[in-house]
Amino acid sequence: MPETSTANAMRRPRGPRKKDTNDGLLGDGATGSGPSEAPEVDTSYLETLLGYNARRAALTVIALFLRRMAPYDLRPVDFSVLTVVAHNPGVTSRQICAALDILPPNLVGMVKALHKRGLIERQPHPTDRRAQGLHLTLAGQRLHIQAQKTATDLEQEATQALSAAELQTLTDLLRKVYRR
Amino acid sequence: MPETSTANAMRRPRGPRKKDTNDGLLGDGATGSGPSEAPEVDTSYLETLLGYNARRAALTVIALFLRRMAPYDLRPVDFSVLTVVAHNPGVTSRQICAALDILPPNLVGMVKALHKRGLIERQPHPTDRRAQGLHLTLAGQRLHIQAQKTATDLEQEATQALSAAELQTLTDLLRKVYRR
DNA sequence: TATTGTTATACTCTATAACTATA
DNA sequence: TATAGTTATAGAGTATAACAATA
Repeated sequence: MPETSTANAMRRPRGPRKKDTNDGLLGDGATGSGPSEAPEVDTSYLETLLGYNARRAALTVIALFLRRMAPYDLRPVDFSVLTVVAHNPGVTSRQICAALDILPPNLVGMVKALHKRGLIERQPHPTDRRAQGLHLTLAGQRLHIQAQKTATDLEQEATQALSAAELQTLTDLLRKVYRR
Repeated sequence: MPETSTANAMRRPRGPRKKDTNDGLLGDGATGSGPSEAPEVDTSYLETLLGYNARRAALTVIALFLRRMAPYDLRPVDFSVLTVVAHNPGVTSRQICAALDILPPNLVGMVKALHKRGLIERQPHPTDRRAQGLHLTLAGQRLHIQAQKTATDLEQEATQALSAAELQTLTDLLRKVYRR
């Protein structure tokens, strides 16, 4: 999707609007410019780096995630929060922040949005009046079941080139990298 | 690193300043709050997802990258651009954008900054007067050699938990995920 | 004194529109 | 008409400071 544009009768001020998917580290080699094309840029060294490959693979999976989760209007972080609440009823914001490495100020809006959508509820914490226990509503539970199924299916779709054993090996090796 | 703060004699307006490293998808489980701590949040399902693990691993490697590359003042994207120019003398901005999946408007500032630092030069393109061929300066070549060596060493450091064979397997499997 | 949740806000990253010169 | 490079800028993501209520 090129950035070129055809002349427009009326000149609007300038500025963006939507969003899409892109990055600033990887290489896709196919931003699609036109019919004939064969620049042949050598990126072989970068392709030996684990960080480069891990990031490209992650973004590929995440791009598919975004497409498949679009019907539920869930970004990866939203799904992660929903999942943590689903599997840890009564969990506090502070715990979610620690588990998902989200800074508290940045979680506030997400929780607020999920609450506004009727997916999660806040209940008074049993022992700490500062905190609030988070729970899924029935609608939240229904959505989460669908979303988790989609995430699991998506897993297979994203790794069609891999056997089940290879996927298991890949997951294990990735964990070895980030596990302290 | 908690976000709490001790009362300050004089109330300043409010606002941020520096930067650090954080994210909004993964889980580190150690934002460090204090001495006693054992919230025990279950994230086991998320840890079965390839996207989650790939992203965590990528961020772990990138965090190390940022530390090791700090002396050279190179972000991953700067290193990638420098590497592509080093391995493809005379490459155009358009080609870099395609190879690294950077949008042209976002590359402009990077190239400008690298040029201002005396690391890259622009030369008139031999056949297309619209384009400019990018080349490393001598200083750019020197810096790139150091940076590439650092990146290669960093690879080993980031994968201490893996054997050489495992690292090779991991890289191969990651490529299988994003290679179309 | 320290922590939970919050508001305000700034810096970075990513994305779109539109322009100029050239093809 | 289409492309290379560019400017301007919007919007998302990520970071810090500081506060009130509570521990």
